[in-house]
Amino acid sequence: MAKARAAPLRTCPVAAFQKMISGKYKLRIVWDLKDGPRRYGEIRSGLLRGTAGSSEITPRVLSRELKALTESGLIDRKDFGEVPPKVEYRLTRKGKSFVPVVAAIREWGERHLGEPAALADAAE
Amino acid sequence: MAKARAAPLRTCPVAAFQKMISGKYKLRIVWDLKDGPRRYGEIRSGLLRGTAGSSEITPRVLSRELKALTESGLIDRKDFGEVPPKVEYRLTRKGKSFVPVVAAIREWGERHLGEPAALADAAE
DNA sequence: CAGCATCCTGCGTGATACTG
DNA sequence: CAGTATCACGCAGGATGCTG
Repeated sequence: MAKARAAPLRTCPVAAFQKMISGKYKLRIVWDLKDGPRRYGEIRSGLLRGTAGSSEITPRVLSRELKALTESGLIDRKDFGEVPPKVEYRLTRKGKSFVPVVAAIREWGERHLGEPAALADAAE
Repeated sequence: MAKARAAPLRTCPVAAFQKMISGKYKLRIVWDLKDGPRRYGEIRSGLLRGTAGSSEITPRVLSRELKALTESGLIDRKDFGEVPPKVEYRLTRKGKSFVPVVAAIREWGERHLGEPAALADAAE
């Protein structure tokens, strides 16, 4: 490996990761897509389940996230002809390779965040 | 699948995770602390290496992150008496259990983000 | 159905200055 | 040394309304 390179220039992987998944829905979108391609509306619906049934996610935001994920190379957009509009999103190879990471995150989260229990959670 | 618990109420683990590590430095602080306790100044210095030698992290921000991590139960603050002020931060059990997750993130990041290479990285 | 255009707001982040 | 206080700003993210 001879990583040797004492040049830690560039954003470190962690920072890059943070940037890549910045946004509330990106991780969940990726997770949702792990089961196969999904349409825009399906993703949107899927995002509503699991969280507090708070406000619906706005198209503007979802669109943004989707686009960002596409540009990050995690997902791929497939536009079927037209009328009526049908667009599917699916994980790219890169995206699929990322799934285990999300899985690790979820697993840890379920174990340590699912039951805040006796911890100081005065935040809310 | 016996998913059993049909109660996805509450923020899903992913969202909770996102919230917990929101902030540019939290993940890196945790990572930095994996090697043992560190003092405030050391953490600060450590944060400067690895990223572009951009601006120095402001005390306000670092303080905030540290406090948030403490309240999340990931790290622990140990204040040695006083004069001259000496404070050490160290990972809690919970924090240590989180390290592997960060490791997974870093590993993935190094593999897929370290060398954007031929991908569309027009962003910057 | 799958978006885009415009407006508005909160908060995360940085700069600067001060303290025990 | 290890913070806190105050000011300021950019941008993520929600609300609405429109379109191909």
